[in-house]
Amino acid sequence: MFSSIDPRSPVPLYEQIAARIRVAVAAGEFLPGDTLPSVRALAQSLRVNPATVVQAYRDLATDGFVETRHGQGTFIQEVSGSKRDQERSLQATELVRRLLQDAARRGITVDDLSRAFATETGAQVHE
Amino acid sequence: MFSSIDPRSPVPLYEQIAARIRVAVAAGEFLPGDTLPSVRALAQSLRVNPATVVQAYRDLATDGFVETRHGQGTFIQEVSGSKRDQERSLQATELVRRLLQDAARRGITVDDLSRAFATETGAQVHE
DNA sequence: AGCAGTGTATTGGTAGACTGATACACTTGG
DNA sequence: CCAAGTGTATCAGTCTACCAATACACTGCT
Repeated sequence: MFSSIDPRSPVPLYEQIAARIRVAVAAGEFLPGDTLPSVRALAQSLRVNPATVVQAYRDLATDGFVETRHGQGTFIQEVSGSKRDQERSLQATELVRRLLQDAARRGITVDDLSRAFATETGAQVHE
Repeated sequence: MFSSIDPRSPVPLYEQIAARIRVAVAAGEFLPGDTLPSVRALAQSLRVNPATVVQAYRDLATDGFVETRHGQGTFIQEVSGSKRDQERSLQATELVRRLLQDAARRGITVDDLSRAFATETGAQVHE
């Protein structure tokens, strides 16, 4: 199930793991209340250090995606769809702010970004 | 003129320098053919290592913003407005692609990004 | 209490980005 | 030709993110 981890990718292992779990939850492979594989089990399965899995789980917990209970395990969190939407929206805003800062530093205008965004996503943007 | 360099900023010094020059050119403080301060002169003026200025100049040269001639100096490049626009557009696309990848990794949808982009920039986005 | 399962905390090693120091190579003017 | 200006190349130090290794702490079951 978690076979798609690439140690040579520039993407950190813990991010790959967290992303994989997010997708699995979205796909309904996990339901609220389900327990994720234990830190050690998943680490062994992925041939990765337990601490790396811990970091992935911690990120998910920070997002409220998952709840960890010391000594018990890590559980898929029950959250309302609206709250999850709100969380994603917040993160999206953060990402976009970073984009705007990066762009400004390089002398790229908002218009340039709008056009690029439109072509890359297929969406239409206008003032 | 280049007093706005902050060593404690998380933004690398060479990026700050390059950005400052881009702005200066855009503001018309430099005209095509003008020579930039020498690597050593600017380095001393900013209390920074010459190699740091070199990196800034190299980045600008890679963008075609500037041309460096060994033994002579670094010159503002004469480029047509359209070519410069095209270059900015390319960089914008690259930034947006990175944004989309980052977002995908975190389970953030294009819609989330569109909305965030719209609110952050004031632009209107719709399908 | 003890054991086997779970997550947690601390520490160290590795790799890459950033910056500085130094020596090198090219060009121009006298 | 040479001196003084210019950019260039290479190496070393520092810092940070990432990952691994190890020891620790909590929970539930018997």
